[in-house]
Amino acid sequence: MTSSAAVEAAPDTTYSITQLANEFGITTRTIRFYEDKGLLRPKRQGLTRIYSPRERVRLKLVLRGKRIGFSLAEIGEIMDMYDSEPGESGQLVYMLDELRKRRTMLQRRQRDIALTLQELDQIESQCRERLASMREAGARARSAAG
Amino acid sequence: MTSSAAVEAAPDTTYSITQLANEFGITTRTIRFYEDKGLLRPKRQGLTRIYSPRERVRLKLVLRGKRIGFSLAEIGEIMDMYDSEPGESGQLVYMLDELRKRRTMLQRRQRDIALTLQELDQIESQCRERLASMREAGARARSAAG
DNA sequence: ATTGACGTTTACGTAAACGTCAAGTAAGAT
DNA sequence: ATCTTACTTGACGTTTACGTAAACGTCAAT
Repeated sequence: MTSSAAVEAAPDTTYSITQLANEFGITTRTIRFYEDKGLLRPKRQGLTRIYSPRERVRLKLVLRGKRIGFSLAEIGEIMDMYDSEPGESGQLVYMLDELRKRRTMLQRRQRDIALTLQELDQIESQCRERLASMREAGARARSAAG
Repeated sequence: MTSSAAVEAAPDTTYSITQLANEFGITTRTIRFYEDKGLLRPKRQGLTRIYSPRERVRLKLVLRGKRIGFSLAEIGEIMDMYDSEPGESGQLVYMLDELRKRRTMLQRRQRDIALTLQELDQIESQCRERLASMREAGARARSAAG
């Protein structure tokens, strides 16, 4: 048991490209594409790509960002923020503003999703009503025939 | 004051394509594109498109669906569910299953967003720490010079 | 020695969601 | 009558995010 919340792999664990592809249900082509876009920087043994736990985490972040609806470019920017060097004060202020924007956007999406979930509930209850009344009608027909 | 929650326009209100485009911050091209994809069906006066409050609501739903990350095709399917005719029982059962899938997906996205918001908070507090320590250092320098 | 699994690069293909002209219509103002 | 403004229909262009195919290297097992 370590002090970290999630199960962390030993820092010297490595993964092949197909291992990661299988684990996350994507293709190796996709992983190479992300590297091309600067989202991943695996080490190499000769030509072969070697992925560390850190790269694996980055890949996970990319996939989560995608599900949320960020573009790969945006995901890159956010990850860059995370491990950027301190930099000058102006840069930090700019980052804070960017963060505020993202947060606002995400909060709006939370609302959007909540609304949509409500509507799905509505549609579902309508479905169930219809089904119930159809079954009721069927039962009446059977009992009349019996 | 009507009995409905949101402010509803009189049912005979109409909108032009540019009105809607301006209201929602999109282009007329986009609106026509959605029509092309079967998401909207405005009436016509000659060639000119006339949008009812109902079409406006559909457009709103499309844009919300997009923010959530649905494809236009998915959005179409969902809206079709909403105003589909009762249909046969098998169709209803299929719909219920589809609804379950969407719900699961949306709940996952809620979690994704929550996680991302937490991480943005982390990045932000790091930013603020750095800024604070930079200002402190600046203050020391000024007081030494004074 | 060959087969198969896994890896590589390069390059062209594609679907989605529009953007961007081009060329024309239709209605009202000057 | 023509000018402006808003609207129309094509049709081709663009970006994003990969898919797909070709052509090749590497290593273990048969």
